[in-house]
Amino acid sequence: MRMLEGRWKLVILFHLFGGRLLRFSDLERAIPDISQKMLIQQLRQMEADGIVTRLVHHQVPPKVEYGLTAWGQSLCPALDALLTWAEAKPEGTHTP
Amino acid sequence: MRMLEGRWKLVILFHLFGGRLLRFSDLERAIPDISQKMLIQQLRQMEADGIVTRLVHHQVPPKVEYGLTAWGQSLCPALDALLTWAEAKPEGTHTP
DNA sequence: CGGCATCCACACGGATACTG
DNA sequence: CAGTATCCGTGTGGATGCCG
Repeated sequence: MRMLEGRWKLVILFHLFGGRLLRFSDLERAIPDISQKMLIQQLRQMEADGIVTRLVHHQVPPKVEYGLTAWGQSLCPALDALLTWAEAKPEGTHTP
Repeated sequence: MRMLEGRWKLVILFHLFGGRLLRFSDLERAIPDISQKMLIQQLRQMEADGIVTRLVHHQVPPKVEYGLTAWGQSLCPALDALLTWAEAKPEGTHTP
């Protein structure tokens, strides 16, 4: 089944809100159903969009941390508005 | 090139905000790059989600009008929050 | 006018293997 | 660990044609 690509960006965002810095492997573990190909692709796109920062620590073993830019963090209120809307749904039929 | 399916729902929403009722052909003309298969599919999904209403006028020639439910209209503030966020983008590189 | 049915190309994304 | 490279099956969505 199709995974609707775009949804992952939201999942990643929610994991990164609050200024958390997560390593690549942290995100892999936090989002078990994502392939690492998909994960890196989404991260790269969000980085190109100026939403995500990529911090490379030059070590052995390698360590890369992902976080949100100020611009990315500022999405939080807007997404909360959507959450609020979603929770207000009248006759609660979730749509599977 | 892929059209990323989900984006159309937003486009349709924006055309329907303000309580406007639009005919199928109105929407087709308002969104030139959408195929009618895609258009009807998105409308049906939004109808199933309780966001869109479908008003059939039994006439010759046929006439069907689409509008938003109260629930759909209530999305407006949340999307405005997103718009506001998008307009506040720092160094204005639009991402084509 | 407002659809539904059919066909099919090809872009998407999963799995796997390899590298710095 | 944090990716890149390659292969390949699948489902999406555009195009076309027909109907009520």
